[in-house]
Amino acid sequence: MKQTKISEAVVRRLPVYLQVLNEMVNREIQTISSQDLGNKLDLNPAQIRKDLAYFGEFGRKGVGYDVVYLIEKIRQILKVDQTIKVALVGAGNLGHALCNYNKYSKDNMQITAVFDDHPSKIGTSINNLTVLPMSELVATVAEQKIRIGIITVPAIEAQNVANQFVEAGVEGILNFAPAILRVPDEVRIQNADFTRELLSIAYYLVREGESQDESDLD
Amino acid sequence: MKQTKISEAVVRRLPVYLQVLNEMVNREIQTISSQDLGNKLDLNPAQIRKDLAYFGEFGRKGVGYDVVYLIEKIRQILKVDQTIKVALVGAGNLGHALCNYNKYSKDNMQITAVFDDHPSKIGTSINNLTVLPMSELVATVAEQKIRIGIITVPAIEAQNVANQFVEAGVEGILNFAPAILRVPDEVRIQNADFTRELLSIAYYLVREGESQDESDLD
DNA sequence: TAGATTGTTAATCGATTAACAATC
DNA sequence: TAGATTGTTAATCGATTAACAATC
Repeated sequence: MKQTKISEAVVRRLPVYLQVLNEMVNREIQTISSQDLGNKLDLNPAQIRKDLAYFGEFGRKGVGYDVVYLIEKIRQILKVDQTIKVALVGAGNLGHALCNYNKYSKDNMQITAVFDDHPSKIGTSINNLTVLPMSELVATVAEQKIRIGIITVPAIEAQNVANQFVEAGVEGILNFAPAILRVPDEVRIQNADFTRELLSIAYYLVREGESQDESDLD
Repeated sequence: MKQTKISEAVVRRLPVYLQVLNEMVNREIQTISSQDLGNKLDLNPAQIRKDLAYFGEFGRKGVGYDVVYLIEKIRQILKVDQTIKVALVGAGNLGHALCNYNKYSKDNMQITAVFDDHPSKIGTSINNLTVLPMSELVATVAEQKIRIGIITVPAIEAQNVANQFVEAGVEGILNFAPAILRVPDEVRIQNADFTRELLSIAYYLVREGESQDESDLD
């Protein structure tokens, strides 16, 4: 149990490794080196080796990493070797999209309950799940042992939903609303607000009338 | 034009500042200090001052930052003081969701064209936009001076769509598909794949049977 | 003036990369 | 054995934070 404190940067790379490795399996590639992985992802091979080495010795010197074995190990690290249940609040288009994505995903993360407080939504069905009113959130989370909450409601309602998730005892929240949410330190919050993403892409646009290649060497 | 190389970390914080500042405007707050901003966002005030100082002197000593003025400046930095046109490929639920979000957003980023190659989608209407076939992508991007592309198609089709966006000459791509895309260096690519986000949240879950508080002090 | 807060330099901290012995 | 590639230590690089003079 050498548990050095693992940085967030490392944790965010693990799912990316998993993605590439899953592609490898599909193409029936059995072994991959940090070099190959690095090429695919534009990452330094030493970084990849170091990332993995935080958690154990998964490779073989002179050979590389066994793809299937490494997938198994990364799944363990990310704790998705077990099924993780997820609740979603907000049965709009985005909520629908996530439920569908989820259906086809082979990770062990399952959206098992959907909530919405709009009368027009309650009782409708998404992907075999009946949309429940918010009043049932706390009980359902407890019953089903749901551990993560997803927020896909308008910004103005997001903090309120977050509060209810916290009350219900989820350990993490994935927030799609463009709002800054306050939750206790022990609850992990992650923002997936696409307006932020778009704005940061805009930064890299070239302003009209400016030359593209000013000392842009690296 | 002091153009030190600005790090990606800085760029990704700017939209967050903008979000808080917009909230301030709504609450008719006129001035904000780096201290206040830092409290709201759990960031070090020195970091915020430094981030802003890369781009100019926007504050007043002893006073703080004028909210409206700072918004204007950050918009300029992010190049959203002008309207930035965006194209979206993939008229599914996620595509719908993004178009709707967009409608209500007050940033100057506008989805002005939607594409999809499924016969059942072509010709339908999303948010006043008619869904066009992929064959019209290149011409439409040129005509409308579209600069950013959003990909909301299944993973397997994503690289193909990316290629077409690149051919059409977009400067940036926001990819929602769980796939690793290859594009030329001059095109900015940003991944917004929610499965990655979910997996990295899972890392922070507490494994059943493990105590939560093992040297978790900081 | 006294108090507050910026912009910026210097110090610290942490993450990435290079290098290489171990070994398959 | 020779070639390849890991795991890991040391070196480098870059980002965050502390501190403080300038000044509103």
